Amino acid sequence: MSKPLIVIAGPTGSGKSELALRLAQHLGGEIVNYDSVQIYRGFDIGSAKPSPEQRALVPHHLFDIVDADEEFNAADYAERALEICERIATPILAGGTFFYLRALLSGLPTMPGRDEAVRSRLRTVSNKRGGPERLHRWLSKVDPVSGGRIAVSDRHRVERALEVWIASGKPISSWERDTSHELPSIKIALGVDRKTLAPRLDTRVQAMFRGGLIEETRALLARFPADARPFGTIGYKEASAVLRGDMSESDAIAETCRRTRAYAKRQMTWLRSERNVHWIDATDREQTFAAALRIIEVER
RNA sequence: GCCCAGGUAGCUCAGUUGGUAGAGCAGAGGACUGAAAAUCCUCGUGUCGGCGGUUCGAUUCCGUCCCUGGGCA
Repeated sequence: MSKPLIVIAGPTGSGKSELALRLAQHLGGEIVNYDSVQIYRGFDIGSAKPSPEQRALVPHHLFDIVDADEEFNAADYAERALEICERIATPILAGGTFFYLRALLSGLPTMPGRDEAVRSRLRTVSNKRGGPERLHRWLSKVDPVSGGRIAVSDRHRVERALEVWIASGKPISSWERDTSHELPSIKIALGVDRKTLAPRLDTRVQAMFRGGLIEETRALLARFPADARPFGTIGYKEASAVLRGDMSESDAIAETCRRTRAYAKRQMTWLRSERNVHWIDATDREQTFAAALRIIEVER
């Protein structure tokens, strides 16, 4: 790919979507989503998905591409995003799932993918008493490197590492991504002080609940199994609890605010270690736009 | 005014048969190889409401005062 991908990053609620839209309009670009929840059809309010009006302004890709009960992961994302980015003239990546972004830019190792049969067997062991310890001991034996890296309680990673071992007979730690040809990109990150971001996030969460998040969740639960993945995400998990009668609405709002702030924090941690990131201040939208434009003009 | 129940970390609370105390949440930092808005790791000294008393030693027992709930008047 010759042209650089324009990447808009930053914590949730920092104004990424708006900036990406303005840049797309100004540069004749197209938006490519890298948010793992906006991928899902119908999960609109809780994922702060761009509105139909906004989406009519410039082409938007990788929104509403799967249903809640379909399997979709970082590898699927990378494959589809790569195809789109190669095809269109000026891709502008907007989202917050930096793991997906990395999968696209750097690729994933060519190791075995997800295998539901293996996963369910591992899950059976994991759910037993002392199961997580047994799995971790097994992992440490076949793959000491991963055993040392992955915590016993980190069940997703323990299961994934064993899955790769079972499928290939090779430790997951022996597979390496080919870092020699990372896709060229201009990474722009919106910096916001967490003290000013937190109240803004709270306001947004309240607006989501007032705007019908619970009703949206009710409609989705009527169509898909309650254990489908996106029902575990921030806001939808709490809305589901309200619908089950397990949580009051005010507790749900408080819990969603809490988890949103924690999410923003995790995103910042990730971004700090990301290389070649141009940080711009996100307090004033005009200045932010101008700064982003300047960086793009200099870089490409 | 009287009677109960409380006053312990920023918040909610646990606890100490008397040897100056610990969880969850919040907060801070970090990790991230097909669940990633997921999953996980690290970080806890605070006049234990004030003042007296008993004691070698009181946050713990006693007295008293203050504050907050609830009840009775």
